[in-house]
Amino acid sequence: MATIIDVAKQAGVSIKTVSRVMNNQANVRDSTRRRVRDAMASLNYSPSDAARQMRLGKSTAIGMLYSDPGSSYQSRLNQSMIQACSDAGRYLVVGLFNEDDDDWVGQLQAFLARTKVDSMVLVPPMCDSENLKACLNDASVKYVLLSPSSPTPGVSAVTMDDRKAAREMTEHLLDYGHERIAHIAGHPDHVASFLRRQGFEDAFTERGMPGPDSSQVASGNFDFRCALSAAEKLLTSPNPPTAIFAASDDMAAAVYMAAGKLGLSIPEDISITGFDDVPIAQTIWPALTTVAQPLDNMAKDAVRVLSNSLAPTTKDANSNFLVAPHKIITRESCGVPSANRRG
Amino acid sequence: MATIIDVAKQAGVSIKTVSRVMNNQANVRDSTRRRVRDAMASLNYSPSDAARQMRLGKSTAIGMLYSDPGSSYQSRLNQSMIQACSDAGRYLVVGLFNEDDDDWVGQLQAFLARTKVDSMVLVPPMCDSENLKACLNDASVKYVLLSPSSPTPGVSAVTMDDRKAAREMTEHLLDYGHERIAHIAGHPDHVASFLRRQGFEDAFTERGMPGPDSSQVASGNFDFRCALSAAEKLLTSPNPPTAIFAASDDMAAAVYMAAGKLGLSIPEDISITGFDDVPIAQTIWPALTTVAQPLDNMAKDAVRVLSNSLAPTTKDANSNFLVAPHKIITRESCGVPSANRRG
DNA sequence: GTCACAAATGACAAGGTTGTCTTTTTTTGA
DNA sequence: TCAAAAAAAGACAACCTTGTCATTTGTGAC
Repeated sequence: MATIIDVAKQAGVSIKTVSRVMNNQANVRDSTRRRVRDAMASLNYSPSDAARQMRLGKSTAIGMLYSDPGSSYQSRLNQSMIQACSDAGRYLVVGLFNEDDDDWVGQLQAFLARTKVDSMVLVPPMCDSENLKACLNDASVKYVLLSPSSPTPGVSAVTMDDRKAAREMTEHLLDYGHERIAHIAGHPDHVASFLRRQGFEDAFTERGMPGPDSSQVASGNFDFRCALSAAEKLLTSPNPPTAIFAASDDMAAAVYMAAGKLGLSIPEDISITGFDDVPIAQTIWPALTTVAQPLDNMAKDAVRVLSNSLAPTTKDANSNFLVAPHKIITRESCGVPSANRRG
Repeated sequence: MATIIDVAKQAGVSIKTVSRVMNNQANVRDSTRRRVRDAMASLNYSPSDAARQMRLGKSTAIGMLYSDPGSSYQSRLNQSMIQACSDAGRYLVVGLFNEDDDDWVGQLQAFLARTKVDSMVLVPPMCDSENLKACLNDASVKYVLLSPSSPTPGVSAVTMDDRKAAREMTEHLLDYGHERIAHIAGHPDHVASFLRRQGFEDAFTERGMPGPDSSQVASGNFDFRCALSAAEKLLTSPNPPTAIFAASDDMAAAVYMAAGKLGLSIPEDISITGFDDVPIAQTIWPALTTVAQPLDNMAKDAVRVLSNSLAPTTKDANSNFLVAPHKIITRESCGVPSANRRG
């Protein structure tokens, strides 16, 4: 393994100059800079994480705290983050976060002290805690927010356009000819629930159709059981919907169960769509049409921001939102509304 | 943060002696050892990972490579490992492993070089590769095998008793009065598939019953689609089973779908059990009776072994298998065989 | 051509740990 | 009791990087 000394020798400069080049510091002649860069490349040099960590008291790892580690969403995100870190030559240290423990700041501090990570990605619901953000500022740990409820001035955030995605998903159903479409919304505390519901309504407004009345929107709390009973109520109502758009795949799976219980077949009797594209979407049958969250891209952007390869735009508070493009995944859970149920 | 120098001062010894005590080296008087230990405790000292890493060229992190990161099993294992590491004051570095890339050793070496982990847990299928194990030996990286196919002399392994668990799961079905029980086996390359099938047959043998004929055992490859068609074939056969034991929860979910398609209700018409206890077991309805793999305990044992708190028993090659106790999780997917289907 | 000043570069220490080698202390055997 | 050997403890360097401060080189004005 080449060290900074080898590079210095090869370039004919002092180690300090090499260090300056590495860290993009000022006061280095362009010609010198080039010479050092060449030497680094030819020796295939990469700086020692340990030495840096010792000098600076920080590691170059990226930290991430989970709060709901069982969820498929977290699992997918985790995978995307590992991949993104790996691609960027960094690595990920994950920790468990206990939402029920009141001492959020204490938990974060313990994690920082133990891992010495120099940067973090903050996922929901931690990304909305002012205390946590203040704590990171104090510790001068760089951070990115992932899908936060609202922008924080001067802090970069990566996210997707929940509202637009929900609108597109609804339009997909509308395109099939569905008119009575119900929505099972997520947990009221999550901004995503609100945005997805808005997108759902946008689709009707845009086409000049009367919006769905409130009886067609049920709360599912992002919870299977809750969504199950909501779906049963919806499907057994006097004028049942011909399509149901659930705000998460897990809740969509619950709609499948409800439909199964009532002897309705998918997509002949009822069309169903979800949101997230977690593994269950492909496990259930027929496979679920859903919105794929661009977690790979979001993770890549997050790592880029933390590695300074992507400068946060600083024009205004909103502009350092990086919005990754989503995708509608069309599978087999949607069809035209059946005549016998529309009458 | 206290350093080794502070401890040395407080104990009235040289830093080297403190180092000796920390690393359990010889040539330290018991009285001195005690004095140093007290000083460490009173100063709440913990050694700097970075300094160690610099001196030794290794970090104290535990590494783990995923190959099938989407799977619920890996996700649960990951969670258990994070928790176990956290409890032991260590941390986990996870990486992606590409099974399809032929250069397994190269991938491992790259991971070791980048992360400098001093120990690893090897999960299936990597834990069965002699090349990988040789590579770790060469690099003198400590490692534990998690659920390997066969023991490796001198190497600790943590595992569960697949065969016994499968027997118990089958007995559970037998206890309900089922006589025609089918089994959907896993991928033939996995030893777990073989052991679970053996356990399935053990249950019959032990009760002096005729073993199930081969038409009652189908191969599901641990794959949803594959299990789906196997289940359909089984359930539409002339003398269909009254219960199906699938070798994984995902495959059990496929059985649910097959039953739904055929208008069979669970557990009235057909009893179903799974294996693994991954999230889907509780998501599907009715909730699945299954075997809970003791991943928390296995992870804890693995970390203990790697931290030397648990010496591998070295009496013989088989005895350094740590077998963690499993549990049968009884939910709502089993019932007595229905009369109308038995005649 | 000289001086003042700025820009570029370098020498050196520090950070916390462990290996090597040396010194001190204790034990053993006569 | 003393020498010799063994055990215990210590001094110091090395690991690789970056911050501080000193030195050299270059620039522009007189």
